[in-house]
Amino acid sequence: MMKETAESLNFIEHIIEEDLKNGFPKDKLRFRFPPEPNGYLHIGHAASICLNFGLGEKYNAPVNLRFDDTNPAKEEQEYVDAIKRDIAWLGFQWANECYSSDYFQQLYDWAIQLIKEGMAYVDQQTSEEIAAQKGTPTTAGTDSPFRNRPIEESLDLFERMKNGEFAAGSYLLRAKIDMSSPNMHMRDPILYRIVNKPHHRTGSDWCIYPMYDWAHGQSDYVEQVSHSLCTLEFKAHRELYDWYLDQIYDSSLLRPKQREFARRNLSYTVMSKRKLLELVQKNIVSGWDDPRMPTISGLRRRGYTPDSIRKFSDLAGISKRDNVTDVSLLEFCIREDLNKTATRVMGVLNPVKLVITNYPEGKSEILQMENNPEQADSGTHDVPFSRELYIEREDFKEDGGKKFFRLSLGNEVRLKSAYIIKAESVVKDESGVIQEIHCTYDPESKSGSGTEASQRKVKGTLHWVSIEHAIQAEVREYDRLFLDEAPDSHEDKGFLDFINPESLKVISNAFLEPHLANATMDDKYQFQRLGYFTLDSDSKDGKLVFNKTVGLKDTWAKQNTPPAPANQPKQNQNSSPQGQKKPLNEIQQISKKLTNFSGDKLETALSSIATLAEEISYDELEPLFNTAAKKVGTRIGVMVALRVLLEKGQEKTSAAAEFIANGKADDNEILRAEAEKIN
RNA sequence: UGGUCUAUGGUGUAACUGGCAACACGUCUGAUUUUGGUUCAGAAGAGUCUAGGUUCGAGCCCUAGUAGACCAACCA
Repeated sequence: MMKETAESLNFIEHIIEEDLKNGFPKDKLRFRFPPEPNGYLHIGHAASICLNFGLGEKYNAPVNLRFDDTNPAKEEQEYVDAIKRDIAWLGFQWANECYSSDYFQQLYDWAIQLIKEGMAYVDQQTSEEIAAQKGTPTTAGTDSPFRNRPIEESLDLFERMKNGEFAAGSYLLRAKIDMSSPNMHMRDPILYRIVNKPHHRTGSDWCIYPMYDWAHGQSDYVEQVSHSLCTLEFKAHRELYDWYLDQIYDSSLLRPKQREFARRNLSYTVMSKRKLLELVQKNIVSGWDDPRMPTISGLRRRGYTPDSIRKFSDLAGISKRDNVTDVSLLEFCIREDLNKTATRVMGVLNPVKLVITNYPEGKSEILQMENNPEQADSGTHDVPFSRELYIEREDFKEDGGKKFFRLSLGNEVRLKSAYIIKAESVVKDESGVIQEIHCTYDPESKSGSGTEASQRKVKGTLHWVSIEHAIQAEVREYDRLFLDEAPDSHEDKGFLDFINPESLKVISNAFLEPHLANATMDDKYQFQRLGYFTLDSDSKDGKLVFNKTVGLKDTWAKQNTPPAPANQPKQNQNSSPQGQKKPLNEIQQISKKLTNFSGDKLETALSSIATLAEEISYDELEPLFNTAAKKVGTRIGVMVALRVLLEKGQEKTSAAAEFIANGKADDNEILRAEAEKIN
């Protein structure tokens, strides 16, 4: 009953709700997703796809897929196909498949109209000359000498441009707007350029091609898109978008509105087609669909599901600020999905031989294993069991200690879905490496038998495979492609400097239970206790290759790894997207939290304030003496900084003396202590 | 030296017309568990960038700063 009360809206939805409230007819709502077919879609595009198509679903409005194909030099049919495949795979249906190139004739006609109205002219300068006249963001531009060319002349030249009479780069059509506009895009932007390249759809019909700005808004208008949503870097284009619409707008038709949202970034990867292309071209990855790539096709190959990506987009949300979403959110989404759906199987990646000495030689039996404990009706599959098995090398220690819930000498564990065993002895080679573990099993303890022995509590449960029955396969494990959280955010280093050399680990000889011989590309598996896996497209008959999608959450591994600096709360690191702070700001930032700290944390914070104080001046600090009484933390920080300055020889002003005296009389113990330290 | 935009726990987002700063991830406990998974119960973590102002009351409104992003392709 209590369903979706007070569901919070993102700012785009607020805008739409507002428009609806102001009388915009709901049935006129229409959206579009407008990729340029010059690369593969990535998880950032997924945000836009889910936004636009999600809005379509929410308001029952059509959503067009429109390829923004105005530059034949970069665009290819391969990309069109890949983009359609990815969107369909995500589970979205477009109302119409459109292309900006569908509107080339209409765009051309409108351009002629602009020339006739004196709003556009043909220029014939070099790109250098035009760039020089354009000015800079802080200085106005200057008019082209051809700006006031007679209309008839522009009309004639433009037609001859279209007819292919001129070389590429020799002539341009420009809008006549304002060369001194503070908005660079309004300084007589280019509408058309000559490009002598065949277009993937129009072939050689045209040798002039419209620029993005001239094509995009008009395409929205032709399609009667109500809300044209794009990323923030197009904000400055909006004025031009509106200016173009002003020139051609017929008030009986719907007028599209552009709105901008922030692109979504993911930690430990890059999210620009140019950079992803570079990874592909430099063979750092195997292709656009390399499972380490943040592309939709890479994620699909890795084993991500459409649901998980849609869920991620949903959870991450839409806003207008810079962001770096933690990849752990994406991993949460895929684990949540796969936990409910993946078939449980067993595979051993780093094997050591286990011999059950009291199990009859030559005997084997078929055991039943649950396909998915999260789904009561998911059934079981057969798993062969025998005297000689493989288990993971990490699952055995001669003397494991109290917190080791696995196999060790003299201790019992359960073999998943099989029997309880006890390790008796080990066989080592001359260098001390364990070759075999010998154990005994309790024949009464068979899983599911219901016997008392089978219900015995033991220290842990291990996965295993029967050596005789196991199939061999290659398994590929992936780690983050970059070692830095935001590899492309550094001024002094390029993103390629942060490549993780160990992002791919190939296990060429993993042993898997025979059930996996029938795996298909659509199957999703959980290799128990290891993670989620899916078949890779490199698999051939007789040689299966599995990709590790993501590991299970591993609290055991966490206990054994010293706390990584990246996981610690960051007090004063400058890795945030907002960048580096000034020393004084940083002191304020740290100080705020001072009253929440104690012990080592407090000491660390105080000493980093002292260090930062070396870099500030008394003049900067003095205004903070007036800090409100309740902001104790800030006053402590200021006190520490003041002490540092005084120790460096700063004269004690009357304002400082008063601040110190007040500190000594304060209720707060820490503040009093810091004040007392000053002589 | 211009214009535009942004600033809320470690991260990502909410907070409707100004009214107890909420949710998710992550982190930490505990319970359950034939996956050190899942599930369940709980905890810590925010002076809402700074300084002023308006107001009975400000994350929200006003002023002034600070920091970051975007803008000068015949790319999109």
